[in-house]
Amino acid sequence: MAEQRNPKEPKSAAKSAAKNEPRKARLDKAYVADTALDLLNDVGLEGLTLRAIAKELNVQAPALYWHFKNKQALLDEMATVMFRRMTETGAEAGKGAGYEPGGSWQEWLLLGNRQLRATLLRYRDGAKVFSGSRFTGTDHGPQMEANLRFLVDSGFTPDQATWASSTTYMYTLGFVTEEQGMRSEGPDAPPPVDVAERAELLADYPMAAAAGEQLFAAYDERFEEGLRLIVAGIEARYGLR
Amino acid sequence: MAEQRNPKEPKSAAKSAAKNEPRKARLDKAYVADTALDLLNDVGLEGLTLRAIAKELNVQAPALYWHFKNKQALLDEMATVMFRRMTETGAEAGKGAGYEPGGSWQEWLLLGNRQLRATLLRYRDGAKVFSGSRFTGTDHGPQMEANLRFLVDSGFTPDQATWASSTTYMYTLGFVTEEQGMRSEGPDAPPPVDVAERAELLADYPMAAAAGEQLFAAYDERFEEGLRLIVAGIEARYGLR
DNA sequence: ACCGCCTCCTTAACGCCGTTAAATTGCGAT
DNA sequence: ATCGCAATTTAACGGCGTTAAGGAGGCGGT
Repeated sequence: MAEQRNPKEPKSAAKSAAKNEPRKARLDKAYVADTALDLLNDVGLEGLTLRAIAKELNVQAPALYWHFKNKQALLDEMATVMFRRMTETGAEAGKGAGYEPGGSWQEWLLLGNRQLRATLLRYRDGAKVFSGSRFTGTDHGPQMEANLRFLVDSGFTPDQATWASSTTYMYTLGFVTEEQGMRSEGPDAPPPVDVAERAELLADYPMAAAAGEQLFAAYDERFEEGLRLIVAGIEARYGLR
Repeated sequence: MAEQRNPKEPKSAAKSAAKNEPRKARLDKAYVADTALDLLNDVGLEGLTLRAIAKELNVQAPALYWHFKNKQALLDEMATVMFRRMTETGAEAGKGAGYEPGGSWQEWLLLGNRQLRATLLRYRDGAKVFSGSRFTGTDHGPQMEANLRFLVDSGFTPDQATWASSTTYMYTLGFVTEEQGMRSEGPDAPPPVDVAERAELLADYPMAAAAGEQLFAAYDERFEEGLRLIVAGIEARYGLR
């Protein structure tokens, strides 16, 4: 796990503002980002205010400004933690769902992007947080290098490796952004699309109406199909198998 | 163009808050959304406040609540106008960059997604506005129906048509979102990525460093390549030519 | 000619947001 | 014991989306 930071009295109760725990543990970037990510799942991005985060930490809002120059910097750190967690869950457990360069480049791309999606889905509005941030450091360096390295070793030119990675990445990011936008939970958030009602509304456009089933349910299947399309395209266009 | 609304004294001076024009023309949804879209290009999504929009219309902010139940509804209307404009520019001028079902399904998909990207790029944060909104009406019905119809007529099954459209759509949306996030202008917005500086920072990861050129410049080329990859994948996987 | 109604906008205000400045705490080294 | 500085609190500011209440203006019925 990201950071241990406090041997006794771990953050534990992540949910429901820590009322009865007059925590006096000092803050640090990692701990704040971690708590904010937990809170994100409860309240969503639009409920993720500095005051709410601070309350979760038993602290006043301006205290956060000692550790981050502004809210965006905190969001960037959250994205970095997400990224680190993604690569970690890939490497852990020896093999698992993993990322060891055993398989083909096709499997590599499939696994990598499935894992990206799974990571983004672990957090409410995860894709928005992730894609709204920039990596300022070199945290993503190793992973990116390993990715490109593997593809080049499989026969890609460097440009082809970049294109292949970028295309799948953009697709996955776009897909999950839309997916989470449609599935947004919580009060005040718009209700999930009623497929039947939508079909009735679009009665004059029968194919569009019929597509609703695929578009507003069956997210897993549709994501998978799109990913396979792109991988098939890389095979075909770059002449690799 | 979208709506004429006021024969004499058109909105004309879209830029720079309408100081000398004590407009008394009544508002309506289309006019408000139109003005908001113009303003968007000046101030970006985060500067697009109801007060700013109202000022542009020589009106007080709460007046907007007569026409929209909340800000999101206004953003939805803006997205609808963007969408309408996209399909219009495709159809206008007889042929042009057009959308007439003359070519192959490959060209159809390429043209459609290039046009989507071009539309999103016409507005600052266009992709965010677009993908953050939902079409509640049936405005997108005709276009979507035409899309699916054309693909099915080209030999796709309905599911395949949906998958092909969805995949390219998600890719394009993800791509432009990222593109606009990186290129965001205006004061306070983060500076564009300095490719050289980034390469230096990632000196330990040579392939990642080298990819910078492709990733943070050459957007057109990279978008095009990704689109072609997906189209090639559709050909290969669905056995269509 | 008047009245009442409905449409559309204004004025005023509320609570919450991100952020800043200035005081205050409390720990570690001297 | 004291100082110094890192870390936090208190107080406040301007701006945000939004709501409530009221007022202006036109229009139809009588």
